Formats: sequence, structure tokens, C-alpha cells
Amino acid sequence: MLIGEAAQGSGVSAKLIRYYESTGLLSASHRHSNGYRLYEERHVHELRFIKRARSLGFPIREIRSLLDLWRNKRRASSKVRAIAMRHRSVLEERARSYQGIIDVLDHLIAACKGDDRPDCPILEDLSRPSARSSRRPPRIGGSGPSAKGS
Amino acid sequence: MLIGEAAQGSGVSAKLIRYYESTGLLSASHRHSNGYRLYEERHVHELRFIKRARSLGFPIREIRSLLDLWRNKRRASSKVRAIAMRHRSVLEERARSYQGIIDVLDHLIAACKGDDRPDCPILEDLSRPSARSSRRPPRIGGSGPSAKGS
DNA sequence: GCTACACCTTCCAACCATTGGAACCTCCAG
DNA sequence: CTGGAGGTTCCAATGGTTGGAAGGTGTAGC
Repeated sequence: MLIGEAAQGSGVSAKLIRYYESTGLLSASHRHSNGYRLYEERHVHELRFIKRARSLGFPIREIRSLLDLWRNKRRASSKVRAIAMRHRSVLEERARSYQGIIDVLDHLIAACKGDDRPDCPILEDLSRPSARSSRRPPRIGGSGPSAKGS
Repeated sequence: MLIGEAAQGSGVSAKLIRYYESTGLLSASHRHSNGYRLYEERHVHELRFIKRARSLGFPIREIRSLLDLWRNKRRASSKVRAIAMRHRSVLEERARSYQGIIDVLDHLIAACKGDDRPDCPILEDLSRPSARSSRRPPRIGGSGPSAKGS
């Protein structure tokens, strides 16, 4: 089949299929005499695999490993699992980082009146020198090490 | 002061300061006769502002608005608040999306034995056609949104 | 004056995944 | 023969940051 059909069958755009080929992730089996890329059913399967993995946030580099493992019938599932766990920890770190920011924004948004006057704790925070957690006075209340919670 | 001093004073690299200038975010006041950029204290303040805003994940485009508001003493705090809230919702959406993926990975990782045999639910999921949520029967389970509880 | 060095300048490239466009070729139908 | 739908290639942009090259400038020591 031609690239258009592979694209439609997999949900991956023709442009992206060519890009994947350029990165060595997935290459067409043959070229037709006119230069057109030719694909088989298994390419569509692999493209769907890639698409699903991308939708789970795996970077191309790791998808390459996952594809290799998928093709290798002698694989050890521990390797797949390790990749998934590493990726999970990356995502968790990012989610945690986002959540930390959201918590800060929540404080600032709650403190900002949001009227037509200029006073704004949000801008005040952004323009503060750099000792951030000043809203928590030092050595008072002594609840121990900071840690924004989580 | 020269760009190096402004960089050291703000924590923003000289390279980045030049990039910010190229995008119109922050321009040096003058140029010395030899072509060197010249900065004042207020530039360092603005660079710190930018740095803090970036650390909260604001994109340059929004930082531009925030800087404009910060400079404008007749601003309405409602505008600042609106920007912060919009940004908050973007972050929340991303965090939620990550969390959704993490939940999926948790299921898959738990189901994968992770030994030296090839059987692997993770790869099976990735290679499955596309009807994803089959593992969750509709309207059962309803433990509500995860909520890691800050 | 010469040399070494630290600092500045500009321009180009790379990261990551994806999309868009231009310029061009190819196959098929009308 | 013309039109159109598909294919091909290469270049550019996204967003923020970093790296490097190639070269100008200022200041120190000799």
C-alpha cells in the first residue's frame, strides 16, 4: 500500500510517517519503481504501536527500544517494564512540578482581589528578589523541614 | 552595566538576555559606542521578574503581558489575575493528562511480571487496535477523581 | 607595541515532535 | 491534453534554551 493508505489505516499522518523514517524509527519495506514508498500491514501495526506509545508520552527514543522489544520474540518483559517505570517516574516528576506551581498560583490568585485597582500580590511575588517562601516566617511555628507537601 | 553583570545580577544567562531582546521581551536601554549593550538596575529587576515567571511556567507571550501590566501603574489587577487563572488552567490540564497516563502505566506495570520471559501486558496494550478503555467497565468503580491531596 | 585573556558582538545549529508550504513528479480519468 | 489527487524532496516554524564559531574590544602584564 502507499503512504496515504498506511496513514489512514494507522491514524499517523503521511508527513509524520516520513519523519519517522528519517529518524530511523520505521522505514518502508520497498520503494515502487516510481519512488513511492510501499507499506505492508505490519507497518500499519507498528505505526499504531508508535501512535499509542506517543499518546502515553513516550519519547521517540524509548519507542525505538519498545519497538525493538516488541519485534524480538526472545525479549525479557523486565526490559519493557523498566522502560515503562522510568517513563512513569519522569511523568510523575513533571506532574508534581506542575502541581507545585498550581499550588503557588492558587495562593496568589486567592490573594489578588482582581478588581480595577493596581495592587496585585501576583505581580508582587513575581518581582520579589528571590527568597520565595517568605510567606512562611522563619523559625516561627517550627513545623520542621519545608516540603510543600504533596 | 554590561550584559555579563546583568546576567550575574539576575541569574539569567547573557545568551538568554540577548534572546529575550530578539523577541522584543526586554531590550537594553542603550548601546555603548563599541556596540556593547548597557543595562540599568531596572533591567535586572525585570530579568528577575521574567525568571520567576518562567519558573512558574508562564510562556514568554504571557510574560510579555505581565511585564506590561507590571510597568503600568494604572493596571487593573483583574487583568493580572485573569492571566494567572488561564495559566493555572493550562497547567491543571497538563497535570491531569499526565496523571491519566500515570494511572494507565500503573495498571500495565502492575500486570507485567517483569521477568525474563517475553509475555508483557505493556506491549500488548501498545499493540492493541485502539479501543482503549476496555479494561474499565462503564460506570463502575466510581471512586472519583484521584486527588493526591496536596 | 605585543600578547594574553576576558568580555562583548553576530550568526548558525541543535534539542523534540509535528505541521505547513513550495516546487516538482506521477498516475489516472475525462 | 488537462485536471486533480496522490506521491517526492527540501526548508521553515513552533518554544525556550544552550552551544559553538568567528571576530571585535578592553585591559592587564611584559
